[in-house]
Amino acid sequence: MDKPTKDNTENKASLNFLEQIIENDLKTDKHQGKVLTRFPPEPNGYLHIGHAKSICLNFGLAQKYNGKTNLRFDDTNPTKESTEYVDAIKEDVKWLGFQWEEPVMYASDYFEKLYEFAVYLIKKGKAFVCEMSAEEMSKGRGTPQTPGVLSPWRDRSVEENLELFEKMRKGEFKEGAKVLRAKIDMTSPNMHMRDPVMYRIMHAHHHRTGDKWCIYPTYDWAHGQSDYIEGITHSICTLEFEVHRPLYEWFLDNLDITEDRPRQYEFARLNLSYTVMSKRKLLQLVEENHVNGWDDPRMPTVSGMRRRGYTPSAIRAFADRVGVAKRNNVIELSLLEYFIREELNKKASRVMTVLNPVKLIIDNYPDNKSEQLPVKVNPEDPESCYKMVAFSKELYIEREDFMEDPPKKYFRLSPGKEVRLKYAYIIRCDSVEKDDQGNITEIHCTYFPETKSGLPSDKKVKGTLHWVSISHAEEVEVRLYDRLFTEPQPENTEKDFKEFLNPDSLKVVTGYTEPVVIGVRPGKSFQFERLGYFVVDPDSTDEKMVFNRTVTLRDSWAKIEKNNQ
RNA sequence: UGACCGAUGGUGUAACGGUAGCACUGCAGAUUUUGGUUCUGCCUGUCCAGGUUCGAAUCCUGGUCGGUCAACCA
Repeated sequence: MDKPTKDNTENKASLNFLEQIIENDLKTDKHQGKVLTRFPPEPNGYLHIGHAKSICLNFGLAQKYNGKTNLRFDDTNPTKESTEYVDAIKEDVKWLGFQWEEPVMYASDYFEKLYEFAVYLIKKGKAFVCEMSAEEMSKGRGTPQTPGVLSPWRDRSVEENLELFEKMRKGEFKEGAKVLRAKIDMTSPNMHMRDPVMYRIMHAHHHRTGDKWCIYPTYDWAHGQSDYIEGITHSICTLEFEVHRPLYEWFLDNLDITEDRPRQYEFARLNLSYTVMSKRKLLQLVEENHVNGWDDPRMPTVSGMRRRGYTPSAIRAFADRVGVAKRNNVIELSLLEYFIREELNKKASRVMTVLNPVKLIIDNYPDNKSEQLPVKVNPEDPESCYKMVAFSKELYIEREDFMEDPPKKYFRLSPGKEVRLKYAYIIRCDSVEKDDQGNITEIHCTYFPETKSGLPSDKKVKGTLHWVSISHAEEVEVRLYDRLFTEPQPENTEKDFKEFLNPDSLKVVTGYTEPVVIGVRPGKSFQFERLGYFVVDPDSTDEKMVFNRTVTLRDSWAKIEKNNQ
């Protein structure tokens, strides 16, 4: 942790483009040394790993340059937003480990101010009330290649506009009857400059302002002005807003804001392989029950990843490594997995759990005997304490750890071969018993007492297996999660992304494990030895513990097997 | 077909006119009572064509490819 890395000693040389901008602004004293960023979610869905990148970026930049970050809900569309999402978003940001400037901000806090700003523009002749229908307006706007046409209402007098706008606010018009538009340039090659809508009439109940308003500002109108009101210095958003920037600037210009102007910067959003990132598609997965809710451990949502067993620090390290740039990217899932393995390898207690059991009987071990073997809770942790693991004559091992007719390089158990039972003894397989279908029901072995763990012994074996003592084992439910899609980029093919849903993304099995895990609180992570990292799920009850597989261990044997095929 | 943005190994990201580096992945080996971890080594890259320059990933021109933009969504 403390050892200086190249990055730390030479960080000057590896600033991302936003850090360069900020350092330059600091040098030129552009904002009097101030850095104020903001994270501006719309409360209409849950946060996902892409948002996490943005959160780490905005809060991280502020931390690095002694600044602050606002959490601002962009709540300008009452029909889509709710407090359920507000609460979930706050929880996720906090969980990720970030502290916003109190109080939490809302664009809806600025509705009155925004209204005044709009009046200012109307008075300047820079905005007008338009009565075209949505369709007419859409047609009239033209296309990126062809210019739009002027609204017939564009040249109303200032007085008339003022009066109409006030009546809009008072609720004298039906929804959709009128809008307030900025008067810019219908021939601009930038569609966003073709007299964009600033206010629309919506007779809708807002989750915070209730029924006070029936006109609501659009994103473009609300966002930049909210930035200005809060004193945001660097307004960081994703690439698709690049074409909005001229409009962002136009509003500030025409409001005659010359001091303390915020500036918008755009970066490339995060994409992750084997998943989808659009809110719409994630919502679809939830609504069509392809997953069990927003916090399903297969979802790339922050709440899903939390339930999956990902930790805030692993997500932060990931966001940091992924970098910030302006080019489109797809990050390999293996990078995310790398960071959670790295963290859990150091922190997770080890426990032996058998997920696909086959009975192993040690014929020369006394019938009623059992031993308590001392085992280090985490060999990677020098401070780690010891626990006791029960050993007896009848055990479970994994079916995959035994083969009657093994291929070369198979280090596990097979007839006549010897392996070590981890923390216990070396055993030799003598015979197997099968049922009518030829399935192995029992594996009979001999153990060598002099090879007990900790005793000096010359006997060497290639393989070490995990196991549980049947009479001491506890049954738990284990949910084996895998990637949600079978396709690296499910959104980038001609087919519907749902065709690539992985049918094996969840398998539920019964596991046999050590009693030490029973009663542990949800959210606690373990390494099931030789299998992977697992976390206690909130579905756990006194009767049955539930574990989610966060990620498997790296498995070089699986690779060898695969390559042999 | 218009405007804007972008292009460095398989993936992501540095190098700011002077030795193309880092991480992940992959491969090979060492260590190992987890086929884990750790350690060592290796493979693979500047979209193309011109130009400027002693010198170009970097600057200029043209092309190619990719992305974004035509909600009263954000």
